[in-house]
Amino acid sequence: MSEADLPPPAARFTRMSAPERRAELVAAALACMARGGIQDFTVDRICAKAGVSRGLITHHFGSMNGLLAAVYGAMYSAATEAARAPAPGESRLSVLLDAFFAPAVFNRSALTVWLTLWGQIAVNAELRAAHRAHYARYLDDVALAINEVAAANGRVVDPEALARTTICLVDGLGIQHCVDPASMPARRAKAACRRLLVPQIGRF
Amino acid sequence: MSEADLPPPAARFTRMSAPERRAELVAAALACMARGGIQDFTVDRICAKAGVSRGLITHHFGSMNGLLAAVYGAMYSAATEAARAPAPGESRLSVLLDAFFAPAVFNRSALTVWLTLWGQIAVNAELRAAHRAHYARYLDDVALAINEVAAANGRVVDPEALARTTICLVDGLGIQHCVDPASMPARRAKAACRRLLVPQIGRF
DNA sequence: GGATCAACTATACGGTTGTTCAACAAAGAG
DNA sequence: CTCTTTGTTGAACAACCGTATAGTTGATCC
Repeated sequence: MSEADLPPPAARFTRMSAPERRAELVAAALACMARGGIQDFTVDRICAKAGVSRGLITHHFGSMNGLLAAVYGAMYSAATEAARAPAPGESRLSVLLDAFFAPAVFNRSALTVWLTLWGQIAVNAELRAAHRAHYARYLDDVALAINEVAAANGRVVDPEALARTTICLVDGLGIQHCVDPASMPARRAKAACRRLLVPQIGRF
Repeated sequence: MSEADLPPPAARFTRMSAPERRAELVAAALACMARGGIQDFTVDRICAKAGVSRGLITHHFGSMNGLLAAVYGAMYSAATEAARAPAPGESRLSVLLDAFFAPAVFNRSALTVWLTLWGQIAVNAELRAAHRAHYARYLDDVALAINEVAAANGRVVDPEALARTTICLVDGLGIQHCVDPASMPARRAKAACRRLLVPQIGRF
């Protein structure tokens, strides 16, 4: 009976493995950032969202900068994992374009996070270095896919330069969708990319 | 003699007309933002940079949000004023492209400010409304210039759609230059724009 | 030369920031 | 069972945030 009279167990806190908790904190940080940009990327808001005490961010990430880097990594992973394996007869470039404008990637929340991260990259040397490393692999992937199509169509192009331009266009289309979604739906954005690429490398 | 013994006049402050002071505060805010993004867009830093007391921002702009709007307006003006009148026989589109990638516009400092402003636009409804209004006129200008070339070359295109895509590409190229200037110099950026446009509307 | 007005300073205010730290709780090892 | 480890709390900290406000300075007008 004495046990029954005790206040509800109400586990004062739930224990998690470090990787689980980190993932949860990153998710909470993403939610905050999607809603309010860098202004909502604060210890208080993120911990409240995650339902944990304020000390945990420092414990798991060392600092807010560490969490920011983790958030960037998570966004990058989500973007690259959106690309499935190409079906037989389907070009890898086509798959990439689908991935760029998939609903899970090309939506206002996610793009607000990207815009916020870019703003930080421009100002934070550490984050910028991490970005460049990721970007190099990203560029290679796109260049390879472009080269594949160009070769199949017997076109001669500079795959890297065209890949860089394509990525810039994708980024710019994302900004536009973020600021005014109706003016740049995913369908239109993808079509714009094709209109850039097809004259250079042929149909795909 | 008593006058000579006084501490140097050292005008405790210099007086300006309201528009002059506002311009100076906007310039200081731009400098801060270019260096440290939204984190350096603070009363303390801006007023220190401008060499005035902390009260002046509220006095002249009502709030930091007011100053932010003024900064946005200043950036927009600077961008549009970079376009000179077309020389005889020169297309307006060519002039626009020159303006987009002029050194005063296409440089890391200015683009850091833009990136920061976009991050705020994505999150600040007031600023977003102002941006859309500006953007509409901007879009019209580009569409008109595109249509001019297309008509001269006997091409049929959707000028507005192509203008929107072009602007997105310009923005994306700007991000890239901001994050890694060497990888996207103005020359290359301009060439990328032409590579998008020429297949659609012909040479200009 | 005194009144008026706007530009400006300087301080104070409550609230929020990121980080530190000692104490605590739960799980696993021996 | 005890000991160790580690995820977690919660409070404390100094620093900084934006805004409000009372008072000072300098130019302008009559």
